[in-house]
Amino acid sequence: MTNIKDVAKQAGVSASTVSRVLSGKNCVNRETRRKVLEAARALDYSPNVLAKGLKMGRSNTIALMVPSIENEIFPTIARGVEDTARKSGYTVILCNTYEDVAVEQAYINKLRTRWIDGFIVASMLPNSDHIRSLWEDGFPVVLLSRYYGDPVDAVIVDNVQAAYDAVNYLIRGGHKRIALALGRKELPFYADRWAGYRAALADNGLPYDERLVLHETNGTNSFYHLTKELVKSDLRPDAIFATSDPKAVVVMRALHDCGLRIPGDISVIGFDNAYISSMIEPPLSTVSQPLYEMGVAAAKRLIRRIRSREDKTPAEPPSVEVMPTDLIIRRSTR
Amino acid sequence: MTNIKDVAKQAGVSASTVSRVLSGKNCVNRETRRKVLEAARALDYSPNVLAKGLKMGRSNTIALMVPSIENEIFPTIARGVEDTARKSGYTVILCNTYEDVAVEQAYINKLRTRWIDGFIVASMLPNSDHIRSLWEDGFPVVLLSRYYGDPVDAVIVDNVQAAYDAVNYLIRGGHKRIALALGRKELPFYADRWAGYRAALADNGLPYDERLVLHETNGTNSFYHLTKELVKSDLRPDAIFATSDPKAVVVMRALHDCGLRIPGDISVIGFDNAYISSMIEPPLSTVSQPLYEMGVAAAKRLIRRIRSREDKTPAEPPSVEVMPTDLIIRRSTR
DNA sequence: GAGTGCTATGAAAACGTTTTCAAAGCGGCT
DNA sequence: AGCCGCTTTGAAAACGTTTTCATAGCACTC
Repeated sequence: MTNIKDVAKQAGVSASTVSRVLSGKNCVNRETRRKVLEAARALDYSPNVLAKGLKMGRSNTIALMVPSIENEIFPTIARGVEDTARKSGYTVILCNTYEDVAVEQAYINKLRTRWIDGFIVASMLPNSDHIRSLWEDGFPVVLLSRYYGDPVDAVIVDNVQAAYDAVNYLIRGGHKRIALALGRKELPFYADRWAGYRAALADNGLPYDERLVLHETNGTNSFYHLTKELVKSDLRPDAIFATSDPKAVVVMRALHDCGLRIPGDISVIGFDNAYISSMIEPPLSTVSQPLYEMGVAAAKRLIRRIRSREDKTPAEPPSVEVMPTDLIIRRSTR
Repeated sequence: MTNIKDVAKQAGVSASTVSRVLSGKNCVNRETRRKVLEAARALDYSPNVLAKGLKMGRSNTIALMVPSIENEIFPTIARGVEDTARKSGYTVILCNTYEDVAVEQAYINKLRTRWIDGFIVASMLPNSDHIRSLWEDGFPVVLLSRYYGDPVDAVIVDNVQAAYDAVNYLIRGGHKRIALALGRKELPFYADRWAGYRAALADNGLPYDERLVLHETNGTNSFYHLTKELVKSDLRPDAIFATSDPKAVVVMRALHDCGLRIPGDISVIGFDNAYISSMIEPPLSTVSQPLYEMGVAAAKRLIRRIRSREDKTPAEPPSVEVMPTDLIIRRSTR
């Protein structure tokens, strides 16, 4: 590996001068600059980032913490983050936490020492105090999708409104008895979608019936039996709002196995606009989150924070960015 | 940030001793060790990885290069890689290359200078000489899924055999005219699946008819029209083998829209056992690759290479690890 | 009692940068 | 001639580790 001294020797100057040229300082003679650049090219020199990072106190690296990259929404988010980071000269470290505090803790410790420049956290839980300590200790942090009102930057969607819109659409379409396939309630976005569901019912003068709310027990597949039971009861709904697309797919399978037609006998609407949702039969109506753009926004925000911290410019107060959702109507609703 | 000298002062010893204790050297007095550990704990010390990496000439970081993390198989692979790396003290950098040489090149250059310890490359193309130069230059590299016979470690499945098994199963089930929904031929695994398809036909005395081979034009959706056309021609097949599950889903949609019953009128079999495949109606028969395990195997192999390079132990010759596939029969085949 | 070997420790060099400080060179001014 | 200010450059310190080398202490052996 050639280092800065080799380049200096080749160009007949000192290491300081090479450093100055390569980091774009202007107080260097044109001719010298030319020689240095030529020498650097000739030796195929590229600076050692570890040494640079050590000296500068930063690594140009950010960490993306997700529950699991296999979950439907995170690959797209990760692409947004990574594309944006790359364009700004940052590298992304991927952390699957499985929502396990020990794993998160290990990453945080490890990453602290790495001089990781900042975190995008999409795996926050209400009681994740080890994550809270990150921004309390002054690390740049942006929360993604899961937000609990803390004084920290965040990128989210208005889940209440989005769910409201979906349910409202069903009601306007003439549906009277709308069931809800509800994910883990401790996750804020599911809680919000639940609230939006209730609000839409209330605003349209429909009763809220707890028996129409299917609570996830263990995993997405639990909705298979829950749906079957509900449909066979005397409470058969004319529509089901699923709080995520995979849930909607399971619901549709259950309905299909009960011999019900979608949307003839019952409408189904999902949430997330996962890739799968346009592929199944019938194509699923759903609420679309701008996942890629959310990743982009989070990365931009984080990088801005990191830079402003380095520049010692006065920090702006943290703020929350609410991204727009779209209601995408396909053929699973009438 | 507290550093090793602070700990040394606190413990009343020299920095060397602290370093020795913390990196587990044995030639240090019990009592001294105790004092050092106590001081380290008291000061909440953790070593600066950049400094360590600079000194040691390694970063404990590996890079995972994928075409796009959004592609069906990569999230699972990424989990396998990341879990394994974490357990061995390595951190994973995620690189979406979009199969764009410029992006790959940028990453390689960047990562070279980072003293990235090694690469897992799942985005290799036949002409990726910039990637070839990685192992030619002595970087530890493991290829994943795409392999062209180069002298380098690789983790793959036997795509010829797997496709053979799938097609053979269809033939044994009485299918006589089997179509193929074939992905980009320049990718080795698609070429191999094609070869396996031909071999199975040949071994069973069935003719190979080029008109039954649907070639992807632009994207997965191109199979929608290709399938429709084929089905309406006088060549209507009694089964379709799709070289990936998303292709199978598109094929099924086309068949459904033509009013054909699956598997009554026509059988469909896929490849990959993507999450989606068990959810759709009817659940898709498919070939399962052990994606998670492939990620694990690639990471283990890479880490072994890295370690043996550091130990200066004589390098083993590169080898190829072939993982087993399973034929998973669901309800899309009769 | 001197030599030997072993353990435990510290000082200092090294890893490859960036940046501070000092100084050299030079033109222009009094 | 002396001084000032500007541009350009190099020497050296610093970032936080690990590791080499040297040495001190101590128990044995002859």
